[in-house]
Amino acid sequence: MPPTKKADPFAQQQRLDSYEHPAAADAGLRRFLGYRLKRAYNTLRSGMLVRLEPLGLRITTFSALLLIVHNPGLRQSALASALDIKTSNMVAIVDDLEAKGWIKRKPEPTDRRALALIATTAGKSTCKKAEALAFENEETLLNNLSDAELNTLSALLEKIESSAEISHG
Amino acid sequence: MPPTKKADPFAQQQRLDSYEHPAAADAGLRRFLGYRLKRAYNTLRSGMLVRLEPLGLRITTFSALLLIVHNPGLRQSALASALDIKTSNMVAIVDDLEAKGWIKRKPEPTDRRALALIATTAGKSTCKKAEALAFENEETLLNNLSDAELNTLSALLEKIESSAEISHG
DNA sequence: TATTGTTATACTCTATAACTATA
DNA sequence: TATAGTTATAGAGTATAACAATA
Repeated sequence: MPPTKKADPFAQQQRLDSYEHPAAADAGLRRFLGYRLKRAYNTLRSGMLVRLEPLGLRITTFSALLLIVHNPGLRQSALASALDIKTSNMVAIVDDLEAKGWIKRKPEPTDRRALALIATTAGKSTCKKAEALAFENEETLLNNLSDAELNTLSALLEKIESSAEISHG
Repeated sequence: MPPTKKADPFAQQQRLDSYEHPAAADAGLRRFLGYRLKRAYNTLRSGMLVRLEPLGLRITTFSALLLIVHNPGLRQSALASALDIKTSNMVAIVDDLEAKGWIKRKPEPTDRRALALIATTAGKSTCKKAEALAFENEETLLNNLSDAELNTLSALLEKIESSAEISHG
């Protein structure tokens, strides 16, 4: 559901020409792509935090909920692996989603150690809203990039990840 | 000082064809550029943490040290602003660098509230080593991207940042 | 009144070790 | 022995509020 272009309720009225660059003292760091990646991510992250907060979601809980909705029966350990989160840290995230009534832990009959994660109707509904907000966030904050640029960017980021997979599995 | 191509001491011997993708359960999240940005950043971040650790640096302390070395006399508040870190959180970072003998807080004669930050000889030396490690990190983890791709990526990331500046100053 | 640096505090994310119950 | 989930804990990063000294 790609959102249509519309006014950003979170954007503040500030013109480009009134913006004062903070001395650009970070020029020495801008040579590093890691620094640029972090800053670019932080702009999208900030927007997400503001938008998800009214739903009672954080970025990590949103990510987990979305994967559970899209992969019914996903095991807790598989979810942790997919998100690169330690299983010990996943417990609190799944606890939170379960406490809010958005998912259920269902014991696996075939392996009584494992838990299959299932989204409830309320969880699916919340996830749908959160996804719309996430699309809106990117639509807003990436509005000066063309579709071609976005595709290029996605592909290059994927390339970085796949390079790392080779280096350290 | 762009590092020359050489073997990565941190890379592990693992072939692409032996890599098992963790079920790709995160397909639903890969539609979001923010998710891809975070994962790409994390690969560079992990490499930096490993490389900087022997020097006694973290990513934030390295960033601060580098900016102080490159901008002698930088005020603590300007440093915080450049790195998008709250001044209250900058105190511990500057404390750490000062405790290790890498920088000095020098009171400003013109404004007795302010502190000018100056790198020591040891600080400059440590910074030089850390910069070399940072270059090596990117040289290694971005080795399957061409120079043209890296330039494109840098420019697109910059565009995201400048878009955000307009939205929320 | 506003700003610089500081302290205190709290919440999130991340990382490790050790435990349980199953396999 | 190994794995799935859990608990406990600690280190970082980040956010806000309040303060002293100075502008």
